[in-house]
Amino acid sequence: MPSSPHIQATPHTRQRRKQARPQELLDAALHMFVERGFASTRMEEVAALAGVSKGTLYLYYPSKEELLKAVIRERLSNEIEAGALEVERHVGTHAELLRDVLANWWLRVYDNPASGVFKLIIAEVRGFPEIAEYYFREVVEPGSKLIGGVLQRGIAAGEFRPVNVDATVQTLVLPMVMLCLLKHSLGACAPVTSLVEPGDFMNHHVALVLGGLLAAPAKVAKGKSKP
Amino acid sequence: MPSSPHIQATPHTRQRRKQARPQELLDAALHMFVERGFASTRMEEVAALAGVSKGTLYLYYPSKEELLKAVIRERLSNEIEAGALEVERHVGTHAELLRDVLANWWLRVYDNPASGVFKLIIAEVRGFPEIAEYYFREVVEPGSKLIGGVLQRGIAAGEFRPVNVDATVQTLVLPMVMLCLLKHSLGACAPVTSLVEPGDFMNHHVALVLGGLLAAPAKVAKGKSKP
Amino acid sequence: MPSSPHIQATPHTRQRRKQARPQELLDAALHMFVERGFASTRMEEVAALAGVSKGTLYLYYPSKEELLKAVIRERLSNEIEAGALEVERHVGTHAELLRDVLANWWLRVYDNPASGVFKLIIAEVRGFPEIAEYYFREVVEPGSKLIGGVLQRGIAAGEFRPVNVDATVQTLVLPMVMLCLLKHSLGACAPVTSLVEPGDFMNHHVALVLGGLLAAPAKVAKGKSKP
Amino acid sequence: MPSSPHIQATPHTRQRRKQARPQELLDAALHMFVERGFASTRMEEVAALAGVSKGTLYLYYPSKEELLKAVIRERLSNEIEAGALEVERHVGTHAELLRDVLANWWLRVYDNPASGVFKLIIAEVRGFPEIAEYYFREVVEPGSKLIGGVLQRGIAAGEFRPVNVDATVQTLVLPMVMLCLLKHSLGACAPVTSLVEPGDFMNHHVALVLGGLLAAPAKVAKGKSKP
DNA sequence: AATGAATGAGGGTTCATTCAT
DNA sequence: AATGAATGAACCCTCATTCAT
Repeated sequence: MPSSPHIQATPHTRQRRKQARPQELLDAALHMFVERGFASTRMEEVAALAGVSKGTLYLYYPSKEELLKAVIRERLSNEIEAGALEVERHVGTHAELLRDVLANWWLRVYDNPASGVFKLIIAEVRGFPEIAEYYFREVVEPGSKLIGGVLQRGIAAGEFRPVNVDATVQTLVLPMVMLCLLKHSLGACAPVTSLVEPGDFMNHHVALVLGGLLAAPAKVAKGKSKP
Repeated sequence: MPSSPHIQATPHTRQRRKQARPQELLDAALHMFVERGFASTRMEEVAALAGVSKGTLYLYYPSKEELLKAVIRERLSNEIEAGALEVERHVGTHAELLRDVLANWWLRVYDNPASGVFKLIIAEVRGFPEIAEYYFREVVEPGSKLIGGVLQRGIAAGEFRPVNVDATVQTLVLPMVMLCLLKHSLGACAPVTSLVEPGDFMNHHVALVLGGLLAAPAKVAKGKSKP
Repeated sequence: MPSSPHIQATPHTRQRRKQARPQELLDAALHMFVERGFASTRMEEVAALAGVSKGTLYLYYPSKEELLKAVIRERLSNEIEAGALEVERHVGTHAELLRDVLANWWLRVYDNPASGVFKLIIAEVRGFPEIAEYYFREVVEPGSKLIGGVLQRGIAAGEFRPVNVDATVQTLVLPMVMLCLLKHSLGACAPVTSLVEPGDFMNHHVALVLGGLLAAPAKVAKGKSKP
Repeated sequence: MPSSPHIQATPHTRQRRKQARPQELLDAALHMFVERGFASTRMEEVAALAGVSKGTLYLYYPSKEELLKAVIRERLSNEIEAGALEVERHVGTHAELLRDVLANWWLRVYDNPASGVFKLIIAEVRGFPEIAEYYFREVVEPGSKLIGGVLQRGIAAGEFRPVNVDATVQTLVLPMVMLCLLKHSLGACAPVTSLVEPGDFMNHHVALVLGGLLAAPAKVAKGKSKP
């Protein structure tokens, strides 16, 4: 940020570009890596998509590997930040909270280039164990704790049945991640007509699992009580 | 074929190898492609793992691409065959049938190189749309119909609630596929300690979803009076 | 271009090379292809002879085949251009014209890398039918028309006997082409001592054929009474 | 030749093949080498064309190079033998002798696989200087002497003008060799329509050169004597 | 800072040659 | 003698990376 008091909201083209470059390069790299895979993407393709020359790419990232790591880190750290804010500001039942947390994550991620990061990680992580470690520590564990915490408190409150928390987290979350993967693999090739529309699926999925999760009384509300 | 009772099960070295080669090569290729990715695997590595020279590989598969396709086709067609036999031979409630079908699939696939095929498909399919089409037509659709059929009949029998069948199939199946992916990506890097053990997860997962799936009466036994 | 009188004929190193490269590469390729044959020449050898690395070659020509085609096209189109200018600017008898056209062609071609193109074409054309077609359309036919035209006009003027024009063209031209071939094959191996020196041969060859070509009167001077 | 008195004109199949093999292999090799070039021909193609397996080829010729040399030597030695018989048995004028020698050579060679050997030599000889030396010593020199001798004697007899013998040999012979080359290169690709038919050409070619060669009186016979 | 020409190590593929059967 | 499976050296081509401009 320039020290001058005149906040230069949109600096002149050259300046603006220079500032925006890193992000544009990361965006281009994410797009190409997800579409063609890391090894099959040429640095020149990334550069071309970002509208710069091959050499320029190397001014910002010293190697292809570092570019990959930067791409993943940048997207994930954004996610982490956004996810952390979610839980506190909610009121209502734990079921509502769960629904909201998952739905918001979905809204934020699925129709967003960020969804591609999952494919990147699944596909490339074995070549970069440091990314595995980072991803696990910064995303999987905090995320599990977030969802798991809601479940735990719901159980304690008698709202949920006393399920295995970790397993339930996976039942809830893995299909969502899987849909992100499908979007960027099969979904990009075949007209995956027979699959449910992702938005619809989410609603049904959470409702279905909540059906198995809620303590019995919840069902009574639906007027299905017998005799 | 010799009519003598001494079945010459193992013809002499050269012959025996010739027969066994294709499978050995496919196994080696699957292993390497899953571990390192298609593009990053060198043909020489595949050959070395199979214990032959680079040239020999080309006696059996005319290119790296054809090797990939052969790997995927062979594993999938095996799966398809095995899967098709599953449903008929079961008796019991639809819930039991569902549990059995999923559990058997799991036993057959998870602790087996076949589980790697999912990673291959997710990671590489965009470069080979024909594989996408094949996978969709021969695996996704038949598989969905198999599980979906059980659900449908369970609903018709009043055993299951009238859920969205396709969405429920995904809630049931996607986490299983996702665990296969994780096994061959994150799971192969970090000691994924905080994740539930896959066998345990399966039991809990199916039970949980069945909980949301079964018509109310089943739950009545657990019925608690509402405060 | 600078208006200063100091014409910067040779821009600085990088630039200058960039401009000169294609020709240098074509020269090197012609040399190697003629010396070792197309299939036996390694791209690296061409590059080395041109003083660049293997990769650089591919910046200018996308494949070995395209390099071959470019080599042939470049040399031939130069020849064609030069040949077209030949006929108009001559005066004198048709015999003199014929002698001059052939002698000039010979001077231009024989002691020149261009002579190697004939060997390239004879040796490689079956693998590249498009080159055959190009060579025929752009070189053989126009060349035949050029020489044939002179003959035709000489015949019409009563200077030449009424010979078969096409056949005579071949009697005149084929030995010249053949000498080019020999220079780059046998001539490059054995000290072809017993062959006539090519310059001498040309003079004698044209004189000899003209001897058979000219209408009788020219010979009368030598006329000897029949016994 | 078997010492047994029963001349076994056509030994039984197996035997016959075994005896005929070397020639069949050489024929196949010549065909392929001429059509595709030495370097681009695969040993397996030669074997296939001869109807044997790759391994068998190596039972007869220890390497590809030796096969090439055998191909060339065999064809050339046949030619040499045939050519040597030509001159003695002729009577008539030297012009007639010349015409006959060239015409017979032409009949024996042009419509015969042997014509391909010239292409082989032009194309490949630089890689095999020994072949050059052999070809020069056994073919070029004897052949030149043969034709040159006829010319010399014709000159001595006053039938021919006192031309440069070596140069005239080339004017006579090179177009013939060149037509053999064209047959196997351009002629095999493009429909070489504008070229004279080779048989016609030969007649005209020899007549034309003889026209320049014969001492004047010969022309008188054609009734062109000027008053 | 930006460019893109140049490099050269690397990998897919071919094929002459070998050798067990 | 004949086969054809196996080998591995060789070669075309690609592309991450460097560096002069």
